[in-house]
Amino acid sequence: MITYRHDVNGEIITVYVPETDADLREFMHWARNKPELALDTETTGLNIYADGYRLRTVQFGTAREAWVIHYELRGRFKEAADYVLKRCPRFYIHNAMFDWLVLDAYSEETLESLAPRTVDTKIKAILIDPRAPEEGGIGTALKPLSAYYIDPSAPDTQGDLTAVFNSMGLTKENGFARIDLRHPTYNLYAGLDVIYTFRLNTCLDAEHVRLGVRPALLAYEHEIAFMCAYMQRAGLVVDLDYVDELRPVLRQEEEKFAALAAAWGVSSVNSGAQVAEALQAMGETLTERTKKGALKVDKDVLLPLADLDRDWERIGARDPNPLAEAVLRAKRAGKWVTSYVDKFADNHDAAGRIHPTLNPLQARTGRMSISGDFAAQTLPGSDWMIRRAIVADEPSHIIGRIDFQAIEMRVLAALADVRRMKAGFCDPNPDPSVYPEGFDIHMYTARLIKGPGATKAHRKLFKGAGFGKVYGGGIKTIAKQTGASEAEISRAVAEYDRAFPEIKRASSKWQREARARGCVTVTPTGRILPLDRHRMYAVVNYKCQSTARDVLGQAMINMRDADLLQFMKLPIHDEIVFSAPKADAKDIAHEFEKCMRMDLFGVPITADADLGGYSWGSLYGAKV
DNA sequence: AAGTTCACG
DNA sequence: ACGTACGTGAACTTT
Repeated sequence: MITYRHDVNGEIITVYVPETDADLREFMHWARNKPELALDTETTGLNIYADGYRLRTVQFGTAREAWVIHYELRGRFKEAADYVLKRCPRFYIHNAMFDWLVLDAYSEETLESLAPRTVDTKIKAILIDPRAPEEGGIGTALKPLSAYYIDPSAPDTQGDLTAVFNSMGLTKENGFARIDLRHPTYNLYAGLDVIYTFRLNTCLDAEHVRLGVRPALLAYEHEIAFMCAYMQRAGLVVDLDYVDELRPVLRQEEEKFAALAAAWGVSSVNSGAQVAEALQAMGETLTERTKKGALKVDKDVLLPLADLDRDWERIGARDPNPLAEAVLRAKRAGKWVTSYVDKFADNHDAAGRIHPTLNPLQARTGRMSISGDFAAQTLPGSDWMIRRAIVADEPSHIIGRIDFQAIEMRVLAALADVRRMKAGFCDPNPDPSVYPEGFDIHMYTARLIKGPGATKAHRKLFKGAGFGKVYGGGIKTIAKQTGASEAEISRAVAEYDRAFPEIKRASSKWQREARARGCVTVTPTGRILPLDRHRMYAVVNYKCQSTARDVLGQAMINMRDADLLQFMKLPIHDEIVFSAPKADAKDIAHEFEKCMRMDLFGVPITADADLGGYSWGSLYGAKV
């Protein structure tokens, strides 16, 4: 047996690395009646479903002892780890989703068996402070948390390992796969990680009690994490034939317009400086500047020069600048091919599925994000072309989605108790001659302020003003976003404030309460959200965005209870994308709707299903 | 690594 | 006293 000793906050801890059958028996004996263990894995990398991926070690630990089991050696090593994985009643894991999915794919354990026995220390930490160190928080990685709660001299096990890799001619990317399984630093740090995780759990519990973090919130987040892991494991099917057809089309488009741009001396359409210089040489005047003072040449600047509106339709206001249009088209085709099409082609697993990395508590407000192989939240929605590449689970399935209607406005009405907004949302029978497609809060607002003669233009104006309120925007920004004049917006905002005076009052009250608590606001689910001192006005947005996230979270819990998890593919802020057998899709969609409909402090939360065809693109206009 | 741009809710 | 658009992920160029 190899053993390492290390100082953790003045105490000597031991890391055991079994080598023989006798060592492994000792390990199993040690683990035998332990009611709880910290758990971690070391693997070849982060792309769990990539070809040749390996689970290298599984570590178990308490406050003073850790065991590093060389799972990669298989045989008795694997058996010993599997034995303890199966028997231990409770595991503490930092960022459990990753280890769940690794163990699900490469050990005898399953996600379904591990999740109910897991306490995730990262979730606990996020419920105390979700911020990264750069944002003024403690951070949510094991290293900053260990340094803060346990031992200021805790080693940066990830960072130090990178240095070890570099000294051996390896890199951060290939080091975890190639380092010798017996390397001392690798094993010591593998052991330290579980010891820190075990100790961290105790510290975080005390902090939860001190701050009053509700155990129900913690349990709920573990449920959500399980559901996200389930969706990540399932992945989505890529239509690889379509991808192969689409790539050359987009590449040709990119090259065609890049060549046009080159005629004006722009060798790279992604170089803002080159584009700005060439446009000025053509006689265009550029006025907008970036934060650092460079001339701005983004889409908002280029579209008007190309005489195109935001939907890329001809305006007819001027002679289109051909360079502006070429740059726009080349950049769009280039982005679509590299950010989407190539990623679909490169990142699918052996079964042709692509696995999004779901981050259930990513944003400061608790919102989820999707990153990695398939950043599914940010696929272009203006065109079906990209989404057409993602298809239903089976040929007999269809893709559908259920989305909340105006969720953030409803949450605002509920939390700020906006009387007339609530009255609108609560109206059981909105006049179909006014609202042919169901109640619409922005039209309702326009009619409230302008009377029954309110037009679509009024609706657009007050929609802008409404979002301005939720986001905390000023007159200037709202004007720029909506395209209306500042005078027009300033009048609209004043009218809006008169119609819904509770919003301003709530903002002041929430800011006052947040200051009294040390610049944090607490949401109805008990989430503690830190605010930036110089942006306290953002409290309205934080509370609404965060509560909307938890409305989706509650809906997700309802879905699991209704046995709908098997159909769920993606959570996208205010919608759930699903794949279901075509024959039952209508009924299933109806069940989803029921799960999403609820009451929030007297405001009805409503949801509508949209049934598509075989591809996700069908919901955006694709024929298939 | 920072800055800019573009994709989404 | 006044006013501040919110939250993400990813690619590419420049430094």
